[in-house]
Amino acid sequence: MPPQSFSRLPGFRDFVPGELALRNHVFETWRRVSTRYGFHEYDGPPLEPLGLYVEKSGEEIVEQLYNFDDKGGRPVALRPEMTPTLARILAERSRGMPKPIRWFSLPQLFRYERSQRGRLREHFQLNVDIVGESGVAADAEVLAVAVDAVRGLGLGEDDFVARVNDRRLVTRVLTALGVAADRHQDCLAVIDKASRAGADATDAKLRALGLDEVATETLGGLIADGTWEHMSQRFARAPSVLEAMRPLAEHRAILDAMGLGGYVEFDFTVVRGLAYYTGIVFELFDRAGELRAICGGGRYDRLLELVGGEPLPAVGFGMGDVVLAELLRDRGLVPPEAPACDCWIVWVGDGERDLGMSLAHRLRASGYRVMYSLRPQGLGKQLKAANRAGAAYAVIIGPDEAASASATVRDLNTGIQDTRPIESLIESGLAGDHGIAAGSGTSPSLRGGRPEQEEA
RNA sequence: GUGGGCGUAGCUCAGUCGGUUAGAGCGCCGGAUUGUGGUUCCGGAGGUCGCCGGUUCGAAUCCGGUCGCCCACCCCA
Repeated sequence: MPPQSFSRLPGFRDFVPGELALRNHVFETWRRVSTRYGFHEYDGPPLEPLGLYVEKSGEEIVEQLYNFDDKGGRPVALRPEMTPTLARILAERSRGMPKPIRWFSLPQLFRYERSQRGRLREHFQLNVDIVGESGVAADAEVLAVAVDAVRGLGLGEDDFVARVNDRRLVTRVLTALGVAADRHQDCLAVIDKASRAGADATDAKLRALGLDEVATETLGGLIADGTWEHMSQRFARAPSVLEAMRPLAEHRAILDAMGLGGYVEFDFTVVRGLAYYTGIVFELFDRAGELRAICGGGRYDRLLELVGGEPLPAVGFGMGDVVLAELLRDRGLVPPEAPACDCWIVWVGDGERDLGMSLAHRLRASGYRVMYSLRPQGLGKQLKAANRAGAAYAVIIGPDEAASASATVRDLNTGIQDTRPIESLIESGLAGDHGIAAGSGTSPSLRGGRPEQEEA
């Protein structure tokens, strides 16, 4: 035992190769999908002025932040979300940029709170935003990215769903029910928590906010059955509410046209906790309802103005890696770990070692991932190691091969082997002209890559 | 920050009423095998029973504290 042992900080993760492979798999999918929609990747500092968050969310958020004073006495915080950073960056430089701005980022985010399933003190998040476009097509576009980012990992309609709502619609409903405007924010908070709090507690909270019997009952009904049909029927004679349903209808029509309608459901209880949302909001959930939200986002048309930028409408989302990884594990969608080796060099005696080193280096130079035993071992041992490393080929050099400047290439999947001149190995590759374990024509460096899971 | 559950080998776990030297499977290392891998067989290493304290002749086991993990709350980015 060392005199002192250091453990991980609570809520933080180590990424050993197997786990980093999953993280990279998720990142690669996120990047592939985001760039497919024409988004540009950006990043910002992981440390920001504390005020950037306090300004927008109030003093109580400090309790949830990793914050401290730096050596210059500046109050700072590890970023808990990316949107304020994006707003800050764009406030400085959006004026000269062509609109709409399509940016995405994969920041590591931090919060100081007790960790639980799907919620750590550190996580990575895909952030995708469109800034400078107020039309509902931008809302649909962003949601499509979110859906495809999850689909790209192999999850389908049976696995997850996007629940969509519109804050303006909820506001209209509240107004139609006679709820005073200064109570709207509080009502949103109650609706947000309704599914966890239960019907009775929710009713009690609404009454406590001064809502009358009809308003409480109506909201309770919408919370219990927050479907589009229910809304339409209940407010059939309230033109202001019907009008407020139009953007969502168009939003839905666009996603239907994309073929993503099966992933989208209206849900009156999705309002999002953050104060800065102003329009359509959404969350992605696993269908089984076992996990917390995979993703959340919506429209925030005032935020850039609030941090001193030009007044630009914006819509975006954040999708965390933790819940998503849980879901992938549950559904058996974690790709098997790819071998790190294409070819294992085997030599029989000390006399062939230098030839082996030379060949190893030349094969590496041409893009193969090459390994060999770092200490003298018997032939059987070396092949065992080659097999364990997942190598596709073993290249064997013994006195016979050395004498003729050749090597024996053994296909470790089939056991077929063939002795060929070393120069020919370098020139035409290990598969050679014989089609041993016939490659698909990809370059050696791509061999052994993880199987892609392409959506249809 | 609050409440509850759980901490035994790298992993998953067993361990009787408090009783001798704490076990299994998997994994790891070595050997069977000095020109041919995967299977098999044999052997080995690895534990302060999370940590600290208490009760006891004796603690993995009982009690208290503490740390960590999990679950719920709070909060939700």
